Amino acid sequence: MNRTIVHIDMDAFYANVEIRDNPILADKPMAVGSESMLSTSNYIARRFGVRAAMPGFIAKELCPDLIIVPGNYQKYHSESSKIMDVISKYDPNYSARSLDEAYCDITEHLILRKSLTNDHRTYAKYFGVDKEETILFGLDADECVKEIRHRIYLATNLTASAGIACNLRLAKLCSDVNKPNGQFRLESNVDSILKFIEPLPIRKVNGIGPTTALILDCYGIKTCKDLYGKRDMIYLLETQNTFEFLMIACRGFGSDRIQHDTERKSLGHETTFPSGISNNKEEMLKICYELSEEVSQELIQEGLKTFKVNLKIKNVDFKIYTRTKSLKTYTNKTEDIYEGIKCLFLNEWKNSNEKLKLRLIGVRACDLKDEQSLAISPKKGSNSKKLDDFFKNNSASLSDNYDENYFSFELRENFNFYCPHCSDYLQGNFEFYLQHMDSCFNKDIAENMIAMGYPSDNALQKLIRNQIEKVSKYLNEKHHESFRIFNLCKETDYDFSHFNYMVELFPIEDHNPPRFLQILDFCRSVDYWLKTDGKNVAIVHCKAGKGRTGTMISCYFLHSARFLNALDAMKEFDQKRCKDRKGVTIPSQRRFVEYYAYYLKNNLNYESRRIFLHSIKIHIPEEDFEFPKKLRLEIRENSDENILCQIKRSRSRNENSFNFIFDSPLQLDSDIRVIFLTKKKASLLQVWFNTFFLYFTDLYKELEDLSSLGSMEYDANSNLFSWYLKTKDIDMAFKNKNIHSNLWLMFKFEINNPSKEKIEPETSKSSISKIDQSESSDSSPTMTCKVETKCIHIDLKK
DNA sequence: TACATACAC
DNA sequence: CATGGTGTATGTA
Repeated sequence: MNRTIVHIDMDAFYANVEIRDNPILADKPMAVGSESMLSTSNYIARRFGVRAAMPGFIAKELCPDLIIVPGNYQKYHSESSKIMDVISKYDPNYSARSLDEAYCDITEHLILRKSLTNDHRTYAKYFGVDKEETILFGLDADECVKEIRHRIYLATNLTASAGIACNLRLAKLCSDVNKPNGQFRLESNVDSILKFIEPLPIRKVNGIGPTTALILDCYGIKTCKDLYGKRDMIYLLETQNTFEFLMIACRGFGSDRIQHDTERKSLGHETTFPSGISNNKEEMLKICYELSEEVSQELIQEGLKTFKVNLKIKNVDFKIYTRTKSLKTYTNKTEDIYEGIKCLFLNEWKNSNEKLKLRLIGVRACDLKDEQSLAISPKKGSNSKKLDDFFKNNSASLSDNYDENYFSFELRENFNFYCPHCSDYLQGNFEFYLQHMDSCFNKDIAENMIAMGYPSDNALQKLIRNQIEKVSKYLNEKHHESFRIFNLCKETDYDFSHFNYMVELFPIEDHNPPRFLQILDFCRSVDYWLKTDGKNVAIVHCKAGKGRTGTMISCYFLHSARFLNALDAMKEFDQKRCKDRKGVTIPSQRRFVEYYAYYLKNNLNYESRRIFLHSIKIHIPEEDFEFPKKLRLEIRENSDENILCQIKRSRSRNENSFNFIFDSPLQLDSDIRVIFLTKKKASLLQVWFNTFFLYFTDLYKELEDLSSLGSMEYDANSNLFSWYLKTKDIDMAFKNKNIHSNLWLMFKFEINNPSKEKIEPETSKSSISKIDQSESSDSSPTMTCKVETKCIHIDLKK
């Protein structure tokens, strides 16, 4: 902290050069650039919101009087060298970061300065008027930097701002404080530095751009203080590298040694062209050639050769791709470069079915070697540069100011954050944060079981859902190799490699129950996984981690005998996962959990059982005037592709029911989906059931609870069963405020084949299945449902 | 290594 | 009408 680093930054450089040379512009909003892109604006234009990197035509919308002056880059270069010339007087080792920005270290100069006579610190007061009036600068850092800025003014008639601090990062931040034409010095002590940096918006920090700022904002981090306060979370969420950078940056650490520009690593040219030729192959190859030529010329000029070429293309929709190809030899010839580029381009052209529509092409030479070192050792090139770099890097150590105590994780402070998983706003210490992560990922939801939201691979979704890399990092760190993902989504697009391919699929459509066999497979697979090793953890997810996940986890609660009753299991899930929110709400999903509870309780053996559906009746309460007059019925079996029937019905004004009667009874087996659609093809009502469970009359007890099983009646005379469902038991209806709560559905069916003799309905007491003790341990990951599925019911508790 | 993304100016 | 060009660093497969 004992060096004096200065960051010099010219004020609105290009714009002010133009104003200087054409003073008419001085009091008008103006910018340098073109209709399509501006590089700088003056301070008047900035008041209208006109900024660098803004297209000129948009800037004109903000500020109709804006004057756009084309850039004169040669002039800027020559002005820049005058500026750098001044700076070099104070530090010959200064470093220019662009035409208008430079760092210098005046530590040595300040010592020397003490012995300078007044004469050496006296300069003409005004530009272009030789010493008529003079100005004397003092000995300290502030005076010295005023002198530098003044000498820049004398050399160019332009103003500069400056920042003075103990390292480069802080100096840069300081130069922004009193801009334009001002300077700011930050005291070199921890208190001042922290006081200065803590309230700064993170976006000000060099290296934090729009993307990082947006992500941090999602975590509730706006200032450097916030960032430091939430370092524990950042540590878990970001890579080591990013974490270290952010911590160093937000505490104001930085290198206090000015590094020389290292040799350049690549060299390229690119161009944006009119959309008219965007899909003309010959035109684009011509552009490739011209760019190759430019690159070649610059390589020759710089005395460099390249071994790799890189083609960059930007689609008309702004998507950018790059492709790289190694050449046969180190070269600087246009033809060699073009050969590689042409090959890359034609490949892309072919892959796109000749439908590429481009707005930009770029050619870049990577892996550069200078000709001299190639002459000495053609294969590898000289390694003396590597040694040079080695010494350079080690003399410019970043760790001079590094204080490890700053990054130790003692649980001393409280902090608050938005959980990246559930978006809840939380306050507490690090311990609390970890607890929350665990409970949010719901380690407690069951023994070794976590319910989570969909891990998103997609850039847009990432901001609201789980970010896949972060989930992956969390799981890998927290559970090493002992986790396995059980994915219940039918709509899956993420890359399983994030989770070492430990992903098992049970595809269930959103807002629908699983097929019954999927429940059996799921429970068996999870059980096997958890019992293989006590450390193992099962991660279950669908989209939001509620409906489908809740259904399956509730089933597993029953399977592992944690609960014996479906409602208790679902309630437990609701409480653990969703707190006051609702977990498994869809009636068909709840019904299938009930099925499974009954199945386990009675040691049933799942098998194919047919029913013969005679009719379905919808009763509409008289008060419900809005209910549609026309409906279409669709019945699907097992998978959605398999449509068993489609019937249309309408009712007259005074009829308060639809009666769908089948000419001959409809044979149904296993998982059945019944949907009623309106004229506009919108699904209005839906019910899922499993025929196997229509055989057990004692399952339907007309509970007043939320089981959604409905009630069952049997008429011995007709040998017909009537299954009644109320609004609350019907998917889509249960939370639809437009559907009256007194609506009901009645299914009339037979369980024996009408051509054969009668079969008495079963109850669990007459159940025939027994526990199959010989169940094999074969539970290899599979996404198919086995036809023969048996269930063993094993108590998880030791 | 190859590629994409982020960043600075 | 219409949104740049050049170069570096980093993360990930």
